[in-house]
This record gives sequence, structure tokens and C-alpha cells, in this order.
Amino acid sequence: MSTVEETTMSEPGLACCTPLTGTPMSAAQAEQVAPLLKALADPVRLRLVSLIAASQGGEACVCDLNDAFDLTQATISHHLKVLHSAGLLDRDKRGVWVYYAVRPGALGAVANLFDTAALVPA
Amino acid sequence: MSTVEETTMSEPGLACCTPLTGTPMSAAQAEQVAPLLKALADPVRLRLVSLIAASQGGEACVCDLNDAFDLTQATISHHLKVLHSAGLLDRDKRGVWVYYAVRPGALGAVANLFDTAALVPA
DNA sequence: AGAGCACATCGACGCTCGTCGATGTCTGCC
DNA sequence: GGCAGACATCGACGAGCGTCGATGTGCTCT
Repeated sequence: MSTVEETTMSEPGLACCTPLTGTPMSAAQAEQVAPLLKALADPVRLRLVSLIAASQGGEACVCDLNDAFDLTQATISHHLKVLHSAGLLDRDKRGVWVYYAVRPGALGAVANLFDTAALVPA
Repeated sequence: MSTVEETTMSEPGLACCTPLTGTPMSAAQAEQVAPLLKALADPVRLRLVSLIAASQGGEACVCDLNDAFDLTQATISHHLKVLHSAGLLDRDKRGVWVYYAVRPGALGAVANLFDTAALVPA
């Protein structure tokens, strides 16, 4: 055991993200939000979240996710762990299968960051 | 090499992001969006974007940004380059000074990704 | 022409990340 | 009990990242 120690968030608070525009972001706040974005800043993990969110019931079995990629089962498991550790995914073991679901409000918290970014009109 | 567009610089790929929820994201689309998130997935760069966006006129001089951090000028310059290369920041040299501004619509494109994330149940 | 400032680039360093094969742990079934 | 399947964990590898000091480039003013 060595490094993985996030605990970035264990509570459904998710009260992290102020707009990003408007007033400058504090250093502490940036340190808190960055791991969330880092967890999402990977093509595979992005697709994983998307696949899970678009699945029936908002949850997906690992076995199904595994088939959607040309990667080892170990690698997929690793990515799911990263997303879970970041607080983005919920984990539910049912019998032999494990189901992951997007934690409610997790993506919304991130969306809040860029929300005011609706300065797009121009 | 099953290449994707390199987007190494300056291309307004901003017409990228479908919702993320709803329908699963394609591999190509994930590869296109991930670099954007990766550029933002750093506390320093997050604060840089925030500082610039919150500045008067939506732009900020490098000298001012430099003073806001306990980092070397070389490091700040590096981070600004990363953000610029990702298409998030515009660069404008005026005399001796260089001003960076958040590219219009850049954050909005990212916001679009998490937008439908309003699946927040309650 | 020369000096001085603002910013970019270079080369190097330690650290983290994404991926893999191998192995461990738990569950359900014969 | 034992075996097979579904996931997680371990250890290792190459590649990339964040940071630094040193140096380069372009502008302004004297």
C-alpha cells in the first residue's frame, strides 16, 4: 500500500464547485476540484461513465463494460476504481456481479463549474 | 496508427461535446474531449483559467498571473502554453506584455458535456 | 548600440499514470 | 469438497506530467 489515498469526498455533499468565471477560484477549491477532472480526463474513463450513465437503470455490470473495450479486465477494473475513488461512481455487488452507477449529482457538481461559461452567445 | 486529429494547437474543435449521458459516447469523441479535460485537470491551470475569466475585460497579463502563484515564471508559462494548445486560451501580445483570454465558447463546450447531468434526481 | 524587462524555450529531475500478465478473493454450482 | 467464473489486487514497465534553473528571443527606452 502506498499512494492511493484520495478521500477527496466520501460524502454526498459535493458542495465543491463555484462557477469558475465570476470570481477567481481559491487554491483550496482548485485542489479539491482538480482530482475530479483528472478522473474524467481519460478517453476510457469518459466512455465508461458515458456507458454507465446511458445504461438501463443508470447502472452497468462490469462484465458488459469489459466487452466494450479492447483492454484487459485488470485495466477496466483499475479505471472503475479511479472513478469510484473520485466519488463519481457508486459500487454495488450483487452475487457474482458488480454493478457501477453514476453517483447522483456528481456530474452536476462538475457541470456547475463550467455553467456560467454560458458566455458562449457571441 | 489510427490517428485522431492532433489538435496540437489552435483548432476550434469546440463543436465536440454531446451530452455524455443519454447515449454512450463514441471512442473518437472521447479521444477528442479528454485532452480538454486533461488540460483543466490541474489545480494551477484551473486557477489560471478562473483568474483570467474573472479579470477585467476577460483577459489578464502574464505578469499579473505570475504574481498570483508561488511558482517559477517558467512553470506558469508552461501551464499557459498547455491551456493555449488545448484551445482554451487565446494569446495576444501587446508590446512587451502578453495577454491571455478565455476563448469564447471553450468552457461552454465542456459544460455541454456535463449539462444533461442534471439527472440529479431530487 | 546598449541595457533592461517580459515572456518563451530548453534540458533535466522525480513522480504519476495507463497498461499489462499473474495472482488473489469471493461467489455459486456440480 | 472442489471447481469455474467474476472482479480486485499486485508488481512491473514505458510514457507523460509538473517543476525547476538556465538560456534564448523580442520589445522598449536611453
